[in-house]
Amino acid sequence: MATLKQVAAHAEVSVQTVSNALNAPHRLRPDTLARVNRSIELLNYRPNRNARSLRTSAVELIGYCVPSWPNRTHLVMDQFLHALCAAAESTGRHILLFTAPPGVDGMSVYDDLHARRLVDGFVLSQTETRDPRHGWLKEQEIPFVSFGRVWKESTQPGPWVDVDGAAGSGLAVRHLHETGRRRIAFVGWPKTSGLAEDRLDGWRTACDSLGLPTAGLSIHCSEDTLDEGARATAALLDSPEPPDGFVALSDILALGALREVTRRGLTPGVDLGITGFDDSPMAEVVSPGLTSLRQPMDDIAAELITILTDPPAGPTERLLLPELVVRGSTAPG
Amino acid sequence: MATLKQVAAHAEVSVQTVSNALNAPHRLRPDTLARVNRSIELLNYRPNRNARSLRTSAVELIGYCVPSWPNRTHLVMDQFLHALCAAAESTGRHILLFTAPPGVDGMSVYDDLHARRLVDGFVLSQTETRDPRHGWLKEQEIPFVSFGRVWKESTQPGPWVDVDGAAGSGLAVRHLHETGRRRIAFVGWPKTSGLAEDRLDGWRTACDSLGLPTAGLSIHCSEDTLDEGARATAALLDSPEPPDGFVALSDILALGALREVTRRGLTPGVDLGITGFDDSPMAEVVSPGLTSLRQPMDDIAAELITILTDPPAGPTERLLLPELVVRGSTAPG
DNA sequence: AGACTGCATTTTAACGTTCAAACGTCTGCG
DNA sequence: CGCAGACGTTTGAACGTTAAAATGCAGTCT
Repeated sequence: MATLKQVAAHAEVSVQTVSNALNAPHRLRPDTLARVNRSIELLNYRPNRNARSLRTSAVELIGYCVPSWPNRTHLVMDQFLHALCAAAESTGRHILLFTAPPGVDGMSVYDDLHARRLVDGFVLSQTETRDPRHGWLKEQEIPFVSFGRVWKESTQPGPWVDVDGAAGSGLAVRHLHETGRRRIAFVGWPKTSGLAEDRLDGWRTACDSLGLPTAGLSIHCSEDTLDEGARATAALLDSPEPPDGFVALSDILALGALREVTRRGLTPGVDLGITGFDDSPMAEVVSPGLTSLRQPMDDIAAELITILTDPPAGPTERLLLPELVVRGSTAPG
Repeated sequence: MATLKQVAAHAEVSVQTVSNALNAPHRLRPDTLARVNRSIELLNYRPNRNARSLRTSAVELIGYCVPSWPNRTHLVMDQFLHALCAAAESTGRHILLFTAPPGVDGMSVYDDLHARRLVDGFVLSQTETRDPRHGWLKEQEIPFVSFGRVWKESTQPGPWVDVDGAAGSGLAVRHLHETGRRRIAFVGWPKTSGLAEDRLDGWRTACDSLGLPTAGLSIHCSEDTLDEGARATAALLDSPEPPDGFVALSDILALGALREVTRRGLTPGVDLGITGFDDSPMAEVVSPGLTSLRQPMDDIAAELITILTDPPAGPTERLLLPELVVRGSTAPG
């Protein structure tokens, strides 16, 4: 394994000159640069990252805690991680995974990773209401950025990137409206999570602005399962004025709705329209395909990495728009 | 940020003694050790990993390439990554993520990460038939271990851990048999992949040993979708002697089977039994729940890390048994 | 008493890199 | 001709750690 020293000897220059050839090539005379580069190539030299990090005290590694608790994000976690990796790599960085207990208990792990110089900073996800991590990291002056707002908190401690759930619901409502639906229901969770409330608000706002009814068209599911989605859908279909469009808060609930609708002999995409959220892998493999709101993972990841590694002067709160992926479940009726 | 030097000064010993207190405590007199430890605690000292790695030329980081191509493993990737992280951490190591083009094109990325000392070795997954990575890494003498056998290759280049798909099919068949099923079908893919062939063989072997029929009870799906699973199931149900048990090669195909069965007014778990593979998150949220073969992720991860970091003298090929997670889709009929 | 042994600790040097300062050479200008 | 400044390159030191060798000291054996 070649070192700077060996390259320097080969190119007949000093060690520092080789270092400059890599980190500040403009400082070298063109002919020297060419000669050094030839030697680098010839010896197949690769800078030792540990030595570099020791000297500069920057490891170019970003910590990400792999979630251990069942959660909606899991279904698209591979997409997220891939995007995050790619974004990090485009700046010469990499992602370091670790596990930590949720909440305050996990903070010692974050602290340790940073203190031992395994990472420069963190990308947080699985943000919870009143998440304690943000305040703690800010206090320790450890760089971080959060995927997901901290809901129910008056002051926003630290930068975040999130997807505009309200706008997503709006997209779904308008799409259903354009495909001829006139009574559009919302199948959600209780308002306990900011996420649920956000998406519910978006549905109501969009319906209002289109002059569509909302009364009696919103229903809560107690858990994120097909059964619950089906139960809620059944209840709505059994009402005196049943809806012909369903905006479900998750793909799972939407699949439940699809099942119930099909069970009743109705055809999704013909008799009524159904949309989900997050465009999980399931949306593609069911039939008819489920129209769903895709999170713009590449943009999210790029923003996260940018904010973390090269913080812009302006505001560091980014709300990105989801993208409606249209499939058979919302064919024009 | 405290350094060894500062701790040494505080404890009134040499720098090396503090280093020994951490890496070889048996070398210190108990009272010295206690004194040093007190100083470490007091100054909240954490060893700088970069300096350590520079000196020892071991980074305690393991590279894992996050798959970019749609694949069955994606649905359980979060489980896998969590287990892998936890296993790595139990040996003081961590997982570094990266992206690379598939096949030979990606090898330069592996090479680079290793040459620049960002990782000590690699865990491979998404192993493909005649995967070029194994041979290449072995040639470069870069440590690695593969999750998944290299199929269709006479010599096994390098250590691997895999799940015994044939045994899994066997478990499913025997379970269906115990719950009263007597004609058990296999819903699979074409024999192009080793994985598909393995699971198919297991089904056939188990049926044979139980004296169950197999003729006309195996069917291939062209892709991994609900529609294909449903189509295959329909074809089987329409045969003169329809099966009363279905071993599907994937959860997706099994869900398709569930759908078709339900559509015909039959009740899964009552009129017939259905099993899937991999115990993806979907298996739990459908109704009835899908009986599926869970991959023992914790064991897999532990084996991978052990083989990679502390290679046992004996054979380094581990075939682990999947676990049958029984749910409503195979209630006794 | 002298030599040897074993243990606890310190000293020296090195891992491979980059920063800051110093150096030598060339150029332009009064 | 002498000097300032710019440019390209080198020197010296440091980042924080650990391996290996050296040191000092107490106890044991002959």
